[in-house]
Amino acid sequence: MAKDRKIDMVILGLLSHEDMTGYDIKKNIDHAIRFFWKGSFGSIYPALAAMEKDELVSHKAQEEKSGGRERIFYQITEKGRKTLCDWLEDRAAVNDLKYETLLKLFFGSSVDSTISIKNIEEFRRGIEDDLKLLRLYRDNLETILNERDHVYFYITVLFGIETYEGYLRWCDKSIEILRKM
Amino acid sequence: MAKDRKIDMVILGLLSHEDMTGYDIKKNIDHAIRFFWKGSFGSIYPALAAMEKDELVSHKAQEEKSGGRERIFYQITEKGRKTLCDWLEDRAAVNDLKYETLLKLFFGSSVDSTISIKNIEEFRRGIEDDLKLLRLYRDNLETILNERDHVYFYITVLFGIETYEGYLRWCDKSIEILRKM
DNA sequence: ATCAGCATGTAAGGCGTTACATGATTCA
DNA sequence: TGAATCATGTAACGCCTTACATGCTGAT
Repeated sequence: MAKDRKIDMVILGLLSHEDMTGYDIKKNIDHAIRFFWKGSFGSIYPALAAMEKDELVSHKAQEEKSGGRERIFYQITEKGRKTLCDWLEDRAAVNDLKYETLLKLFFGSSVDSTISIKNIEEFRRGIEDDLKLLRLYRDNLETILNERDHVYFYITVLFGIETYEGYLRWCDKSIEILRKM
Repeated sequence: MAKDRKIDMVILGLLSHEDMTGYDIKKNIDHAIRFFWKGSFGSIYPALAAMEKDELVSHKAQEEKSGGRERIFYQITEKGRKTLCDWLEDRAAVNDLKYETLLKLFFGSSVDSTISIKNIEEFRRGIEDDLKLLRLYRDNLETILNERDHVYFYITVLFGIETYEGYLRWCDKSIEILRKM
């Protein structure tokens, strides 16, 4: 029955908080959601069109001449809210992880160990940058945690911090092991 | 130029250790690699055929009548080895993570917090099972670590243990936060 | 004048999953 | 006899990315 396109759920979830445009949706994904899900314009705009046909969202073309190009604000419908809740209540969840870094490491015996060390160091740099950002989010969120809505964002940030700190510990440990070879 | 199909690299990596069949490749992926990459028969067999045409692998149909159906053993070619090494030496690596669990949690404010708690508990159960397995792998590997080849497997197992332990800490912490709401 | 950012959308094509088709052997 | 496992492969289909097309506004 229901198609399994998760980008639909991302969109419905964001629209459940407030009306926004496809462009806003992309910005939101890139801001907080990117740590555990991704989405491009090429998937967002077609999804919005398909969901409008299915009456999960609707739009009223904004005609405020305040400048810039036309902005199409989408809003979630009752049917859309129902679809979102059904998905949230369904216990099944697929976590699909693809670490090319780990894949390269697994086959590292085909090349010199210095190559693998460099690959881990590259991975480490990206993690360090994101971790700084996540800690900033956490500190800000802790000042406004009384607002119920922020708790869910807060928890996902804690997830990022916990896993990223684990990544860093592993990077140091594994580089040390490879250096001793 | 080179297509970016990572399943090719998984296959080349496995064949760089020993000749094997498509079926064996699948078993290997499901055993150790599944923690950071996946692959189905529907991608493995076509990939083998395409790579044979590109002369990255070759096969000699086994005609031992020892029973069972025909088994086609593939072996990596010199060109295949070169392709594998080029990929390993290329510093770029894409880690694409899709946590549906986190996505549901992020939008948890649309439903009762007991739903989110149940979703986290479900996630926790899967992690616990895999963690037991990973610790078993680690203990076994530590007895044969002198063999160079095992170090790379060992390090990826340590990665799994480090991140999975982080997941468990986070599960407990976040359930506690949600219970207090 | 030009570039970056805002904003919407389409087209081509790659990648991968699921389900199906086929068939042998082993074990209860 | 029937189920499970071994074993290879195809077909349909879905999802997503990249690149492209278009055009406005504001800052340098």
